[in-house]
Amino acid sequence: MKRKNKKSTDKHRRIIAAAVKVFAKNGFYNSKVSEIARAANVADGTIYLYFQNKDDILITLFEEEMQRILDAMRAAIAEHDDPAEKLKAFAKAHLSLLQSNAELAEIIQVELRQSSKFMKEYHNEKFYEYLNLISSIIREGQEKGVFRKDIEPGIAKRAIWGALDEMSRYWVLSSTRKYSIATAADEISSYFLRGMLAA
Amino acid sequence: MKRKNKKSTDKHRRIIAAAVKVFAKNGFYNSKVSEIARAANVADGTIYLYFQNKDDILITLFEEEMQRILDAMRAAIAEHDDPAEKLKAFAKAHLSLLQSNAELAEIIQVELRQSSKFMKEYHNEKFYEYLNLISSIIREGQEKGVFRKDIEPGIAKRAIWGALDEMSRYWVLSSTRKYSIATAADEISSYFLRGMLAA
DNA sequence: TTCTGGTGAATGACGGTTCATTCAACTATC
DNA sequence: GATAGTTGAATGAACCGTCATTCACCAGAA
Repeated sequence: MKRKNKKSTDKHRRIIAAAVKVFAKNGFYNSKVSEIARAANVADGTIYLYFQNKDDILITLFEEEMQRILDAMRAAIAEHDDPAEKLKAFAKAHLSLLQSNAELAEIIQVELRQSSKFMKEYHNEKFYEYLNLISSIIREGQEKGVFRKDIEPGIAKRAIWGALDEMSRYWVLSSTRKYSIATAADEISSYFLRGMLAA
Repeated sequence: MKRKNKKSTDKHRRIIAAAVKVFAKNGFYNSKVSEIARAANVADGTIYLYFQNKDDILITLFEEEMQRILDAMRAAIAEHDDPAEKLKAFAKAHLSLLQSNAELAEIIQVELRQSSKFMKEYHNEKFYEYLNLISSIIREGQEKGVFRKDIEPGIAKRAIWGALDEMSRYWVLSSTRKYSIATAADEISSYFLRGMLAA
């Protein structure tokens, strides 16, 4: 027996996909639910069969898409043993993942900030998991004696994330790309690695 | 004869100050013009004597406040000769400026992102000037032989800005501060400096 | 016939903006 | 100095367009 509610799942997916597009184009507050509906080929009301309200669309979108990114990232890291290599892989994967999900990247860039302010009740777990991927690489490196012990992982994770995030912002927003993804990833990871490697 | 029309200038200032508070608390889209008016002790309509519309309040706010930050930053850098010291000073000044202007920091954090998307016509000059302070320090360091020649200032400036920006975001949003401003500034500038110093 | 998922026009709240009106400060006239 | 006339900054109630959300209705499946 095939799942008959597959139809449902399909609409759910279509709505999310449409929302990614629309939110990326206009931002959350300038996006109309009716526009999402149109983009998803669905009636306005149908959206409310799958989501509680406009906010819920955004939150679900985060939840689901971040999970995908998170999985991909974990896989990319797992290919290496050396913490330094892991960090390089992280940088490269981060930038190329966001490059191939440019619309999602825009949303993360902009709305992630908002979400921590306006949706105070919504603690973006997935984002913290992502951030903590970095600090666990650093800790591992410290244990293995590869990274300096005096690095504060809690600070370094934010610095690294911030650097990468800013770089991808530049990518997303600017039309003229002076540097390739690979170049940028290498540069950035080399700053940090040289700064963190044990003497 | 005292300027009686000084009142006007005063209102402009009061409205901007109120807007900083209100936008920081609610974000741009969740802020009501009437709330700004109330906070500024001014009638709703008065705001439209000084600003074209709600957007204009935000843009003017950026323009004026960023100029202040920019001036302060230039002064902080000018105290040093050594590019490495300049970079440290930049990091420290950045974090402490934003710490003492927490509300402004929140707005920059969140709305700066938006502004580059929704106010496409508005090219945030001041922000680029700020960013370019970093790259000129780096170039100067390269010329003086202090920094590695193979550093790409265009990438490095974004990485450094991103790292600092993320750090200040953490400050602004989190209630529990595990690290002091000074610690964070030192850590971050040390990563980059070690990564950039000529061998 | 009943039940389900789907529809999209209708609704109503919300909030940015307007504008008719007020009034304090200033000027001209006596 | 007192009075009348003028100005324009300031006011805030009301207007009006814009959506998020609802719900009466529909079509197809069982």
